[in-house]
Amino acid sequence: MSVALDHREEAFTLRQQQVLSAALELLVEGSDALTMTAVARRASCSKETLYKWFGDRDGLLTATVQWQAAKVRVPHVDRHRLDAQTLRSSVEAFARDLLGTLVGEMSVTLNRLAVADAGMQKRGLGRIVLENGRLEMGRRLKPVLDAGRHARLLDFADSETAFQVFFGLVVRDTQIRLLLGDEMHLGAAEIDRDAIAATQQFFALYGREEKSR
Amino acid sequence: MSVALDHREEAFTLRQQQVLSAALELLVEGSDALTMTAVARRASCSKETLYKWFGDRDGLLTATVQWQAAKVRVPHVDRHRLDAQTLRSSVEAFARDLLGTLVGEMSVTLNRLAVADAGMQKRGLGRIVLENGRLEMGRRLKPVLDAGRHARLLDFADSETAFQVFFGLVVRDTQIRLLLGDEMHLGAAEIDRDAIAATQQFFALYGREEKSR
DNA sequence: CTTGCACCGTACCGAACGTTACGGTACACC
DNA sequence: GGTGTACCGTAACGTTCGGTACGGTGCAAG
Repeated sequence: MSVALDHREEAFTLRQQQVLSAALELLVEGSDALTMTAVARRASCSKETLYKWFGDRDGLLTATVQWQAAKVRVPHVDRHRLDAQTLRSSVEAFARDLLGTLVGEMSVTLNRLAVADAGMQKRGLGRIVLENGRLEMGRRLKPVLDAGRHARLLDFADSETAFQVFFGLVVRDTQIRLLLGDEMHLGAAEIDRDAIAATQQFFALYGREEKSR
Repeated sequence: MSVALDHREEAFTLRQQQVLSAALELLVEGSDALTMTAVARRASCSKETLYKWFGDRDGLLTATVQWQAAKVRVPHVDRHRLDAQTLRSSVEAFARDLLGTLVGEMSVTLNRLAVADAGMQKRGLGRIVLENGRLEMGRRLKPVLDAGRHARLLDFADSETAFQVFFGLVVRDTQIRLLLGDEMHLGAAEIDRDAIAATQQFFALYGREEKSR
């Protein structure tokens, strides 16, 4: 039942990555635009090569999603110097990166594809995107939250629940609306504003010695 | 560019609704299981009839989604007797219904379908689901929030933003995880707990005279 | 009884697309 | 020069599926 999530290093040739990049382009243009013929033409390679490298269409799709999903820039936060100010700005930066990623064209495309795939018998892509997206985000921020709690700056019972609330405050209904095709044109300014507001609210709920900021 | 959203009354024969119900069954079993032949066989009708009634596959899909999406039970809340207690329980009930709907098999199926559709050139289904789901929810709760503000029980600048935060607190990452195929098995108990927690947090952020409850 | 209508069941058509096969080319290695 | 390898481009095959056509049935109206 466990999905293969290895392939840490660049297991792909430069040429192969060009193919994956072409596939990704097609995917962004419309998930139904990715036909083997179209990929071959776009990447200037033969279909025979495609099948030799990736097995079948599903293999190409999986490789593409895995390749792209793995390079999602999950923000790093260091737990040194954990005073109230650095904790807050760390969380705020995390919120900004999270929201900025989710509203990106690539995230929307990949999540659309994975959601659609989860609605079929095949499954697989959903797991990959979930693992490299939402779950990885949790794994990254939770240590920070725990450190914050240990430093008596935050107060919560379960870090998983705390992260879920944080996620909800940051993302709100933005992701689902984007996935459903709503045009929201979120600029850097709005993302910044929302990240700050979400952080503010998160600390209002879980902060220990709130001093209005 | 505006999508047809009329068809208020039951524009469908009983027999036609049986067909739509069959289509819905197929959809739940897997979005790729809905072929015209399968629908015809499941509903014990001829493909010719299908095309006469719904035009083409897209028409059948649209009719199915519209028919089902329109019957999403959006909770009603009355704005009479607006003391702190009734406001709170109204919001809480709304949260419970919202979460209960979103985790349902039908909501997941429809949203998966609409998200997948939004990733293609066609578009259309995303608009319908968005309009009957998230946006309708907002239209229903916002008057209550406004009434709460007018009664000086709530304090916020923009009811739209307030609803978005409420949505985020209630839904968190639940919907996207379900859409991506994560098995979460949320029971009535968990839904109840989360709805209460979300309401608690919403009032902590926007309530005017919070008294711990 | 006849006619017309709405519908069922099924066979059929054409297009799209995944997949395979084959001929041709560039290049490294001997 | 000869040979093998990796690749490109394209033709071809098989299946699936949307869409159409046609014969057959039950039934209500006249």
